[in-house]
Amino acid sequence: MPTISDVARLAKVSVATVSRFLNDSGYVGKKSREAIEKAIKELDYIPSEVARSLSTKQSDIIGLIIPDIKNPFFPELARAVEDTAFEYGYTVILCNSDENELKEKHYFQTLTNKYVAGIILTSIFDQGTNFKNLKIPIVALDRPLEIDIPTVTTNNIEGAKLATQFLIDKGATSLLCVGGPNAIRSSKLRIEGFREVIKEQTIKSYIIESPYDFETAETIIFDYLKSNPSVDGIFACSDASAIGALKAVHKLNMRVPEDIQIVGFDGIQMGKVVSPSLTTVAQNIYQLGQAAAKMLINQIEGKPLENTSVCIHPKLIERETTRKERT
Amino acid sequence: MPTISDVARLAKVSVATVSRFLNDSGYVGKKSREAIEKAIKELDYIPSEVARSLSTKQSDIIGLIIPDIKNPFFPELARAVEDTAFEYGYTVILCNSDENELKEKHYFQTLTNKYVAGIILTSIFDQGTNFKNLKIPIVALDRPLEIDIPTVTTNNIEGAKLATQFLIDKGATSLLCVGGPNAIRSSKLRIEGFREVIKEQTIKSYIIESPYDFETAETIIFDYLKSNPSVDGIFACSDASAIGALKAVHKLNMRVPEDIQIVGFDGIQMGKVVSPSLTTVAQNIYQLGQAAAKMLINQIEGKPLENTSVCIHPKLIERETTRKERT
DNA sequence: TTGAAAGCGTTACCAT
DNA sequence: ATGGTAACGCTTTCAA
Repeated sequence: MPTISDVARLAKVSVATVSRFLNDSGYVGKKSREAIEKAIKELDYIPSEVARSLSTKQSDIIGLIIPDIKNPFFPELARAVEDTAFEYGYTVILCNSDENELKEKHYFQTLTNKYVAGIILTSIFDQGTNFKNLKIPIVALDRPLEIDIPTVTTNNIEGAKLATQFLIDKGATSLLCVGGPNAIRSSKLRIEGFREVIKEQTIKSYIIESPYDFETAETIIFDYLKSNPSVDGIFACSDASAIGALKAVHKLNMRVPEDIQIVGFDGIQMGKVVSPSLTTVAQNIYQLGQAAAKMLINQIEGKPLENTSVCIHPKLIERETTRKERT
Repeated sequence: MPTISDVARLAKVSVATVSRFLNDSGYVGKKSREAIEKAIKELDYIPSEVARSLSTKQSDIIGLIIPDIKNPFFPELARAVEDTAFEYGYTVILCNSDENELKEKHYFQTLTNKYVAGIILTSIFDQGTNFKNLKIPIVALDRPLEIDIPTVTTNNIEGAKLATQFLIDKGATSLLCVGGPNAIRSSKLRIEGFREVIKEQTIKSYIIESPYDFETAETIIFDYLKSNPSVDGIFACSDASAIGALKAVHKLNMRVPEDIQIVGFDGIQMGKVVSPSLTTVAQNIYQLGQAAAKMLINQIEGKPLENTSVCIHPKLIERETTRKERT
């Protein structure tokens, strides 16, 4: 690996000049410029990011910590973040915390230690106290934290209300809400939305908890439905669990949407491909990722934040797991 | 951010001693040890990985470059890699190349510049000439390269043969093979396997190409099937396209497996959850990831490689998209 | 327009 | 057992 001094030597200039050339900072004469260009080409020189980081304490890398790479929502979100970060000249590095507090902390450490420019975090924690008083820009994505850092989320309560009301409008009379892991704030908010709609109604309702994982959700919902066959409407707090629900219902030989209707939450691509296709409360995934990336980059570049918090409206997409006509 | 000299000063020892303490290298007396421990706690000191890397040119970070984070196969694979890397004390950083040669190169650069310990690469390139003469350990995963670097793959030809033969055994007489993007070597091999079985038979067969993406695959297969309704068996070179195929077939009001049978490739979790559940050639995803991680770590740690190349047998999993009885 | 040299936070060698 | 210090590869200030 050639270093900057190799280049300097070959070009017969000083390292300072090469550095100036590299960073477009300060003067460098025409002759030097050419000599340096030639030397760089000849040596196949690439500046060491590590040395650079050590010197500047900066980098153009953004860390994105996601809680579960297997839940298709997060890959889609990651893509959105990546795409917009890329536009602005940043590179994003992904870390999968596996819904595990320790791992999350570990990755957070690792990233800050590597001088990433900033971190986008879809955290599993309520409080996020780990992220107090850090000198590095950070934004919370999708899952609101309770501390005061810039945040981009979907309006979870609104979305849950949309879903619940829709099921009721379509004639469901006995509702099951499948929440996510209890620790996740967005899941709590979705359940809260469900509750708010329910309490104004006189219909039966149940709430259970399940990880956002196809198979586990399927099992849990299967078991539940088996002993509570009267349920005729399911609001799942993620599309992943909704798809699990779909499978569970199939296995029980019930028909969707005739016997039981299902509404998911997230709006992942998969929901369109499943049969019957999934009615869901879609988050604007692209907009979420984009907003988070922009917000972080603004912080990194010292630009003022217009809003410290963005809350995006979800949208109900009617597909085939709910009935067409009112009842 | 406190530095090692802050610690040294507070503990009234030299930086050298602190460094020795930190790395468990060389002597450090009991008193010093205690003083250092105290100082570290007091200052909340965390060593800078960047400075460390600059000095040692090492790190305990493994870079994993995957081609498409939206294809569930790769998240599952990534998890396997992560889990085993973690066991050995390494942290993995993910980069999504988006099936894009430029991005892949870019990430490769970025990672090596950051002094990662090694790179696992599920590349889109045939030749992989970009990765010649590099001083950093590397292993190719899932997608064999044509250059000579350690590789972990599934036996793609064998798997394709398994699938094709199975369809024929189950009575399919007019087969469609849905290949992946042409540039991907594993896809070529799967198509080759398909061809090999077909040429010994006297049945009709077609081959088309589609990205490994649910929706695009669905569209392409839908269009194809519409103008070629005689097809009664599909071998899709990935589960993602198989699931797309399933949807396409549903839309055409054909029944699976009665009118048309489908076999996928990969063995993603999603295949179980879809209805009807997907018959597929399962790769042993966990074993793949584990083998790749171990191989890389062995290289990193200078241990001899037992084999420079691992090829894992796939296994046909019979589920509901193929018929139960022979015809 | 250019170069010398200090500094970034560690490690590792060499003395002591 | 401990400390001084060069070295890692780069940026940046200051002088020239």
